Amino acid sequence: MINKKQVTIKDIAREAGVSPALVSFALNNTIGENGQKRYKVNDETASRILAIAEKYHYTQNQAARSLRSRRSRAIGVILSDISNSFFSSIARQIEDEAFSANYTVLFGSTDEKPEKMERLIRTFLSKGVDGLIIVPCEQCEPIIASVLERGVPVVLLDRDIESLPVNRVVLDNESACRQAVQRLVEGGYRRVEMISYDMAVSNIAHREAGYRAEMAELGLEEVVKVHRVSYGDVDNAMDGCLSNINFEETDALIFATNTLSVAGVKALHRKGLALPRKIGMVAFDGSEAFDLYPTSIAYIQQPVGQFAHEALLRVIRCINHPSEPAATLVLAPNFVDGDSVRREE
Amino acid sequence: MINKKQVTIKDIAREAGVSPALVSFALNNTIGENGQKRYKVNDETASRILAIAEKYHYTQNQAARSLRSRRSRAIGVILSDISNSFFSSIARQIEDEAFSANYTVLFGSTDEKPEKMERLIRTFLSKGVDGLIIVPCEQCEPIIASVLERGVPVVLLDRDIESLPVNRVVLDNESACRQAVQRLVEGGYRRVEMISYDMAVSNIAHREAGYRAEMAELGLEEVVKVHRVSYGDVDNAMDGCLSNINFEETDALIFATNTLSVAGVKALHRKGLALPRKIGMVAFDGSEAFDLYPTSIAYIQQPVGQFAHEALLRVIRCINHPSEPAATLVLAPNFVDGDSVRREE
DNA sequence: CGATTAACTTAAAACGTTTTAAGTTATAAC
DNA sequence: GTTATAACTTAAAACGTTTTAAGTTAATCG
Repeated sequence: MINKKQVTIKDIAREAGVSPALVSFALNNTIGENGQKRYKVNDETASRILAIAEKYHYTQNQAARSLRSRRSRAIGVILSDISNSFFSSIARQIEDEAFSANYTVLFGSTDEKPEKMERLIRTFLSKGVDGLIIVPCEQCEPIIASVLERGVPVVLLDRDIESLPVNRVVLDNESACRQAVQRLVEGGYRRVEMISYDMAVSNIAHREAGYRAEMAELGLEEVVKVHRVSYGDVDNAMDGCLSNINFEETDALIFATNTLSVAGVKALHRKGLALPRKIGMVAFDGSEAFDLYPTSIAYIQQPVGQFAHEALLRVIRCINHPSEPAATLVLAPNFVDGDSVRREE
Repeated sequence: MINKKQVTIKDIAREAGVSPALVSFALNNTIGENGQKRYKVNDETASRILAIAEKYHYTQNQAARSLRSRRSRAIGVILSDISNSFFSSIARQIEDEAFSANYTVLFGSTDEKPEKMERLIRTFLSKGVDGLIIVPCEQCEPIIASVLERGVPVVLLDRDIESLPVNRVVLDNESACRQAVQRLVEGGYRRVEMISYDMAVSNIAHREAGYRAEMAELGLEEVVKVHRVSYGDVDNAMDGCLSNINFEETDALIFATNTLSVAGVKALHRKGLALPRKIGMVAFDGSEAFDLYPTSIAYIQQPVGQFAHEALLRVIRCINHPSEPAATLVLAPNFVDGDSVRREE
């Protein structure tokens, strides 16, 4: 910022006829944990100081503040892709809650690439973020491990890295997919297959596991099949994937993520496969795209608000109490019913 | 950040047997504008220093750096709502390009509220951002004026405030809506109305103006009608709005924003008004929601990538050359054709 | 060989805050 | 009227960098 001339604490001190320290005290006289004000400043002096600060539109110089106090009141949030609606909703809510808690947020998108993750973390750390909320991608375990070693507060979001002693907020992915299978089978489908990403991250793994487990439980292990498409051009990949499926046999699909779900419905549509008569399905996450589709689509709803809220809460707690042990929070999914799980005939 | 112990320039200097200043020189020895290195440092010494920095995973303390150099290498981006896909796409691209240009980005959402705008600007300035990209909301002219007064580089995005001498990147909204009217009329519709937000911002105003102008040009001024819904719960507002329209007469609608378009199609759907036989329409911006709709929907496509690219380019230019006069860039919209503008009969 | 210059290096101040430890009052208690 | 206590205030150091001006070499030139 190219300020004409910044108003500093010294200027205010001079005008008020007090020392810079006192100005700092007056300005930061918040209520501490003990319910007491942090400093003792004469009320009359304090309000005089505040008035002068107000008059000159004083704004704190955060650089100086964080240099001295070793706190930046900023947190870094590293997601896969902020233009994906699941993540942008989370981002939005983190932004709001962080703002209320007097933090600012730096966002970064990894595109599932560990190199990008590394660069982002490096940048954010050099900016001095007080903590990080991270959606891990493949092969980023060592990167995150080294962050933890430096003692930086970290909360993993959406995906887990089991080997690390770290805070996490994740969905109960297994139960989510178990339920999806149940509903489809109840609805009259039998040969249920899953379409998933070819990506070694925990949530994908657990979704697959849930699918397999429930299929086994229902005695359908012989028709278990997971198709994996690679991350990138989903629409194309989805067409390729579906063309490998024999829809005379396969009668229902579970999609493992929101992007896959939307791409899946589109591709099924292109193939002329009518839901739910020809094929049943369960999506992951809702989408505007479904609202206008003639068949209402059943989906697994993730508690986006809770994700954001809990992750932020935990990272702030971890900033303030670094010694507390890492904890895991598993959120419950909500199954939203729809006609796409009911074979009519 | 609660570092165990940060590695500083001094530590490196000690180990290399040189002064801290020399380490700083070696670390920042970029190529200046004259094509020369900024400092003269013995190559051999320089690489020794770099090696030591590497060895200890040295990361610059940005707080100290920006305190001293009065540059933060951060820019603030203030949007209406980052969870709106139009803005999240822009955000994503700004993020990427900023990262390559060695800047980090702070995002904030105003929800169209001037108070939030003010708080965000205040926070971002105290964080010392080098410049701001802003999507202005209603009544924020004085806020932005005061920012300009302080000499902070600003680029307005998507919406304009004509009275301010400021850089801007906007769409040619008038021509966009003129074209929408043309296409609908060519397609056989006549009583074209517009659904817009009840919001005093430039892009809305220009969209309405374009609609009116083209209707007049085509001799349809007597059926001109603009319906304005208030910002907030769009779905509800849209139902209310549509219920005031007599669809025996009105035969086509132009929606003034992406949220309105999606809500509009949903509401028309709920009312059982079939596109394009019963009613024609043009949307603003595409949406995933349209991809699965039986009728292909014509829409005005905004050059999202250009918006992001140009805004960032301009704010950086303005940071580096504060004295250059403010410039306006008007981007051309692209009309994406669809069946929703063709009355079949 | 002394002088000039170029190449390299450094000391030290500055950036604006926070925070500690040490004051200075004024008030209350004996 | 001490003295102890509380209430308030301040001086000064520290945070980690950048940058200016000054310093030291080493090389070149006449």
